[in-house]
Amino acid sequence: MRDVTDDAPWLDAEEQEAWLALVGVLLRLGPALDSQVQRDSGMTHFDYQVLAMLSDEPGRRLPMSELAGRVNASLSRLSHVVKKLEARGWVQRSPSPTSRRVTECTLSEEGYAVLVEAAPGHVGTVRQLVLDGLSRDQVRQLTAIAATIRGNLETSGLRTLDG
Amino acid sequence: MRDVTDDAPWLDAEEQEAWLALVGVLLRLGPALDSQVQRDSGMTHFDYQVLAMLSDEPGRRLPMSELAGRVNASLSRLSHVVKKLEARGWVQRSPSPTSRRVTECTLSEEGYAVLVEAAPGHVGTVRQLVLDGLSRDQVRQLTAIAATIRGNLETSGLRTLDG
DNA sequence: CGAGAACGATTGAAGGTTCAAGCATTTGGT
DNA sequence: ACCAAATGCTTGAACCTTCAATCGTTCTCG
Repeated sequence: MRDVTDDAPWLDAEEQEAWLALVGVLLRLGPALDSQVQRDSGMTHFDYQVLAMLSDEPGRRLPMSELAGRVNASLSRLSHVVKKLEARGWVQRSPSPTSRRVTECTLSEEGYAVLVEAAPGHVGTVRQLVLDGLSRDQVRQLTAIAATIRGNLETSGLRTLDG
Repeated sequence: MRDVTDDAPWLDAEEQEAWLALVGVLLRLGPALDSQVQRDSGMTHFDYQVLAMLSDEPGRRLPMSELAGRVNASLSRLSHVVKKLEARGWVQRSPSPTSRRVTECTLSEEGYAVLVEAAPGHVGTVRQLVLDGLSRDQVRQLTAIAATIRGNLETSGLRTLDG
């Protein structure tokens, strides 16, 4: 697919290289993270994210929508996952006092304990897989680049994360 | 989870920011890409990658293992997907002449045609979601950063992509 | 006030991915 | 030559995600 005559603006060599490299990371990092958290703590990397986000919140609770935004997930995905986490007793759902259509999700003591147990291993993995070998400058570059892409995603109008 | 007393090396503010930003991209870019290719061409982004990799090969064929490596997938994942693509007539499996345990995967004419049709839209999306707004320097920085992470992944010993 | 639109959330089905097990073939050591 | 280990690939079950439909609640505005 390099030599196809086309009116669309094709990728030049450097762009292609960057894109392939990013896709590689995209496709490999997710599974690698999942694998570690799964093995050591019996949960998905996404499960971990949910617990971690809640733990950072005063009151350790958030409305589903708000939480979905913070963990970069569709409401549907979050709903399924929270149902599972609730079944394990790590999280609890309750109607919001302020609006009857809002459901709040609260991190339970058990959930917090599980998170505290999982955290060191996870952070270690993040360090080993992502941060190691990157200079301070590169860490900052990564932040800037990721922020730009995030911006692109939000501007795109491309339906992302549910309806 | 910021203030947990712990012996593990915690992430400082800049590292945390970079990591969260990367996770955000990880979790949002995949679905966004899938969404576009799915809508416009009825296939997964991963399906697209498989077809694209084959198309770049002389003879448009590769052994399953080789192909799995290039598209950053487990053999198992690839096997399932290739079965599906074969059912659609986009790809064909055949025993390798050189070794009886090797299966080669060949891009069919139909598959090539589908790919050619899908390519401009996909490239446009990649541009819009990833490359737009990044300077030349940033594109190169991204390549370097992604390469380092790839290296980390391979060094990690963390079981990734099947057994 | 009273539609109708928008919002927050949930659900079931369809489809994708991982995991563990398994089979056949090839390699390596003795 | 032989047996064990490693390789290449496939499969089915379990699990996760998406998609589309749905339900009740809140907003909007005529």
